Amino acid sequence: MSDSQKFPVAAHALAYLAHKEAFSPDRAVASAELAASVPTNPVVVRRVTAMLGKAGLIGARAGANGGAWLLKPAQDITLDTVLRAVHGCANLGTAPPGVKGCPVGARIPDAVRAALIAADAAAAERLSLISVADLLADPAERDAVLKSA
Amino acid sequence: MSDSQKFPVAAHALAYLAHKEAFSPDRAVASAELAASVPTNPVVVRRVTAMLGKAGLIGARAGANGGAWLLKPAQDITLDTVLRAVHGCANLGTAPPGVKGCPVGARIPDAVRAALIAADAAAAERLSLISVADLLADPAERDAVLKSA
DNA sequence: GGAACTGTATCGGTAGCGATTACGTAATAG
DNA sequence: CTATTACGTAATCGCTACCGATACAGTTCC
Repeated sequence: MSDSQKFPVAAHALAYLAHKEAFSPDRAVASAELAASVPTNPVVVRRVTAMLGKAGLIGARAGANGGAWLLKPAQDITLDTVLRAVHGCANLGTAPPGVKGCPVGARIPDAVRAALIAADAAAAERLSLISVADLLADPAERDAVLKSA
Repeated sequence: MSDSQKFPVAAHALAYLAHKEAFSPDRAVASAELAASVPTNPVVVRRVTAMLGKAGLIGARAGANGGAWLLKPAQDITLDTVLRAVHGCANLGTAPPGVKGCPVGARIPDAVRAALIAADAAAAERLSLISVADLLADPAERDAVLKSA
């Protein structure tokens, strides 16, 4: 696992869809337009939107006038859902295997692993307080939401 | 930034030092011994312990019978301090630059960036509740500490 | 003086990611 | 019905970052 840009791209794409009020198939936004806004390559966007689609966050349709649209109101999509949709996690490293046989050398890795999981859970919990709609709010209002931890 | 193992190695090393009761220079533990416990290469350990030393968490001495020792009680070293000492962070990606000129395309990246920072802060805050001493406690007691979020 | 150990520089191997190209499928426009 | 648009996926390329290993200078103890 690693330093992936999937989560930032996903968050940006969802916010863009909300800004464009793409709430139904007839208002679908093409991957090329989303890619131009990030900016990145259309294929990178489609890789992400495909995962968001499997998570039930957005719909997508091929063909002319096709593209992606939101399946839920922007304020109902929290960022922890987005993070899980793209299989992201707070990456602080992986606990080492430790030395077999040594009692303490075997217990420390489990404890470190538990700490890493706790940190990841805390990050996800923090993201659950932020919605896609919050990403479009004015900076002042957005910071107010971000600080109400 | 990336998928570094520095933080897990640092946490393991500090826990090992606490277990060995290395609280003064005359009880210093060599990098080779720490490396055998992780397990990893002695140089990898020294790269990490050098950073921990600059952060004031441990002392180190070269020469025969040299090595590293703790400068503070294990229960006074919290894992967020360790994370910062090795320049780690919850790696959820980097906010995209966005498109210049478009007002919304320029504001979304700032909002995404703020969300990433908030998540990182939440992870660090969670780690601040865990000490190196907690890593050595029994699994039952350790989980009790981890759940008292 | 010799042995042990740290801190740092450097090199090779490896893994992961983004960007790009390409292709099959689907859906609309004319 | 055909051309066009657009998604989803696979394959490839170049890049970057990390770990592991070797080497070496400086430091400390016997």
